[in-house]
Amino acid sequence: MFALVDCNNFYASCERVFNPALIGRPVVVLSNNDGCFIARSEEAKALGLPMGGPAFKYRELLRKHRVSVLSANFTLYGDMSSRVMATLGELAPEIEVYSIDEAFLDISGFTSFDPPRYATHIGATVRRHTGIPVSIGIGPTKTLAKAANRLAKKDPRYKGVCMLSSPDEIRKALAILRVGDIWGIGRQWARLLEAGNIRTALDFSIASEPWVRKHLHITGARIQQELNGRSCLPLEQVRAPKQTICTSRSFGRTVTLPDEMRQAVGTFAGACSRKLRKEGSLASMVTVFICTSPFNKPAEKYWGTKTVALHIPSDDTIALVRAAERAFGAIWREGFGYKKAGVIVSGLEPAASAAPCLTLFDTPDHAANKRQQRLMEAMDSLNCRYGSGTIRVAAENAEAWRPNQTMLSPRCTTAWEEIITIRT
DNA sequence: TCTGGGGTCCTAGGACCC
DNA sequence: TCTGGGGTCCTAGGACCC
Repeated sequence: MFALVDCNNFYASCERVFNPALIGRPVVVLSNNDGCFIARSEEAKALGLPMGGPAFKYRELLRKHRVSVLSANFTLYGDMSSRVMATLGELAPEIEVYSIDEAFLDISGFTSFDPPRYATHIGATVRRHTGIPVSIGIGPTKTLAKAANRLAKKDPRYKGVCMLSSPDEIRKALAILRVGDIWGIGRQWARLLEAGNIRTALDFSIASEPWVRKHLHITGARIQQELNGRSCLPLEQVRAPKQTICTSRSFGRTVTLPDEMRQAVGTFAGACSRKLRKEGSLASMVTVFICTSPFNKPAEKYWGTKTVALHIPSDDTIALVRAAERAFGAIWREGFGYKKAGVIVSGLEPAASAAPCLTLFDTPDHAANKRQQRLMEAMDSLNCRYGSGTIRVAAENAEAWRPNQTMLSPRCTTAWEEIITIRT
């Protein structure tokens, strides 16, 4: 049996832990640049504020109902997430951290416990340790645990814990769920299935297997198997190393000057190199993209992208910034108003594989490489101790394009100097 | 006026090898 | 006029997740 523990309205709940005045009131958290809703309290959902809705279109509604509107504080949410996961790790031996606010637990071995009772205990413990409310779904496959979780969230009679185990319980639950509510069935596939008169999760579970295999491929076939109680998706306790790492941002204002764009690209390349070092990986390719707003008129739209290879796989800030600048030079076009840019590093390999990959014409300078590595270590430890951005390369500069964050809450769990700003 | 960021997997097709 | 069989690697595009 699997249990899926999912934090309720996670970002909104994090904000409430440190600002109790938000409890019982509508709260929304905005995406970077204060663009869209990415979390809503129950009260905000009840007002009809949709997930992903652009905030500016709902300004009047937000004002009228005195909704608390907050900029995303990912530092806070990331730290709260690790506290929730640490608590779960103490309560179940096998855990897969699936996302910032969700974890699967393998509870197959818990034969002497009553699963729903133990789940209630897990929920209460997480609440006591972190202040975050959770819902828990239990089922014989991950997909059914997800479905159970959805019911636990939607129907208050479950009191936050729902278990689907007998074939009869499963059938009744699947009859309630719409096909688009199934984990792994997105908008496109839901539309395709509904056109074929497959409307509920139950319809999908008994649909023709060859038809599902043909139109939804192996991915859809697995989902169908899982709904029928045959587990295809194992618990993944060890996260596989990342294959790509991306840093991108929308800008707080339109950027037109090449130097300002170059600084944005340099900053993102620097962020990617830090992520690489944290991951313990080296990149062999660097991709830069720059673009105008997708909502511009067609004549004012531009989307430029360029990938360059590195001579030697690297996690070095200076090497990556140089490569990114080279790519940027190839795609910059004068005369557009840019709204977003990003850097993607790929062709990743473990840094620990030691034997550095040499190119035919390079003479490796081991002493210089060693110095460079120590420079990065020194930068990382200074930024770790005195706060990120304490030391950076000159190409990293956020002055011109810095995203808007007009309603940012304090980083209560990670920055001493921000604790005092808590209001009640 | 204002619309997020970071990932994965799968398939199809093309270029290439012997 | 007719033109094999068995592979790999890479990329683009489309779907999905949070």
